Amino acid sequence: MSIAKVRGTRDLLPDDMIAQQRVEQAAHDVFARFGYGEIRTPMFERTELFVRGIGEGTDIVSKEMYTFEDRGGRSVTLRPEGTAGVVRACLEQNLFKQSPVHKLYYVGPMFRYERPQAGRYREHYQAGIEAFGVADPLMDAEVLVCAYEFVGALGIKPVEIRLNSIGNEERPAYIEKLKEYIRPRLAEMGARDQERFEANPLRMLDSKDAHTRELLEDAPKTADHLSPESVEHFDAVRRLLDRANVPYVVDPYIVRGLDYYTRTVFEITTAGLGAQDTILGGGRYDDLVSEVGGGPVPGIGFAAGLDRLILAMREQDVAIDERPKHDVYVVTIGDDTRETAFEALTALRRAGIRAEMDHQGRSVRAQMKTANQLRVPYVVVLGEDEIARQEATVRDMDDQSQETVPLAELTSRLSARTNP
RNA sequence: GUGAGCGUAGCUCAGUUGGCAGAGCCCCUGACUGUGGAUCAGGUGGUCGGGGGUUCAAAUCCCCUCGCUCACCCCA
Repeated sequence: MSIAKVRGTRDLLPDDMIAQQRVEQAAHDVFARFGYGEIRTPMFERTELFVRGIGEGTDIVSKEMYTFEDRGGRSVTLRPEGTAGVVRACLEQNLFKQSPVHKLYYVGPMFRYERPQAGRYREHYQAGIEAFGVADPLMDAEVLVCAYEFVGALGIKPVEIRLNSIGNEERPAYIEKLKEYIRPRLAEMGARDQERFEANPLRMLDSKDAHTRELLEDAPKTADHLSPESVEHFDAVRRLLDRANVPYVVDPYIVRGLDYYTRTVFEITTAGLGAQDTILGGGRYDDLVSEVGGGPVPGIGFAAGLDRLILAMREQDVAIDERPKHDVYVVTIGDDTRETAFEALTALRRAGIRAEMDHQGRSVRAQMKTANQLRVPYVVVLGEDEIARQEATVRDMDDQSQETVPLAELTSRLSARTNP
């Protein structure tokens, strides 16, 4: 082994890219259908953007950022998530001055410095949408429906939307109530949850510690401590989801790990992925734009992990493109035939036919074997006999029939067959 | 950052108390002067993750190190 790839990164080979492209295509199709336009922002930004946008106290910022100093001494960070960069771009390009309403989506790699594990990599791919400028619950519902349709388009079936509201201005008061409830029980909890009590008590609600969960079963729920406005907002989102026929469950323990969320938060989980069963997550972030220096522009969005979507598709045996890579394989017999074959091959390709030939001068048998493995429907045989008569033999690999066609007509005859 | 498991051919893996480094798949050639899926024969391919130690002898035992995997934390 010479030089190995960096830990937590992967090479996606052509076979891997079939599934990858399928998911990316679904993202482009579904998001465009919902009225979103693609945006591409840099893969790294000034570190400050993420610190201010995501929140200093979050795990992402405090221990999971891939941060470097560039040659000019500036601290830059490989983007750990998509939203902060999109917000920065909107502000820098003055998009909100034209109109606060913008619907954008992105597909691309994200980076987090953490130990790799099934469905979790230091470089991973996400697709997500962001809707700015609309505080109305209609937009929450639209984003949720879009998420549901996206996952559905991939054929992932046991899907559960878990929905919650964590409020906004009323949240500090709620957190105080939660801490009051927890404080007398704190001694019984594990060291990890005790640490979280100070750092981020909300996150104790989705602790994986069974005993902690038991202790918190009767803890005050976010949903019971919302302002009347937040309650109405949440109710409206649910009514709209019902109208759209999108199933969901209200899960009071969904709190999300990023500081910028307000009111609506949600996750989509699926079965069979072990510890990494969250395939999509998102929420409303009405204060984020002002946090990073913009005006009071509300927003809501989600991000889905492509790697986990693909894991889920594989786990559930979703069929992923059985189409052969080639339409025609050109077999040559004799060294003197290869240049003529190359000419024919080029003509086929120019006519839009996905054609291939052997490049190594292998035996006829080996060439036929390759054609068979490639599952090409047609083989064109060019031997000395054919070329002497200015003809080609076209073999149908399914029924083993062969016919002779004039070389000049080869392309048109095969076009008719391969593009019906 | 913490814990556990695992590193042998391109891939999946055997390798017994330390004693010639193997199989299957893949690939190439042939049996079949110009025709695939089956069968058979032959062939290519290895710093046994790396370094050090013990030993006449190490893939095997000991130490160190690197990497991978899974889990914890957290998250997509």
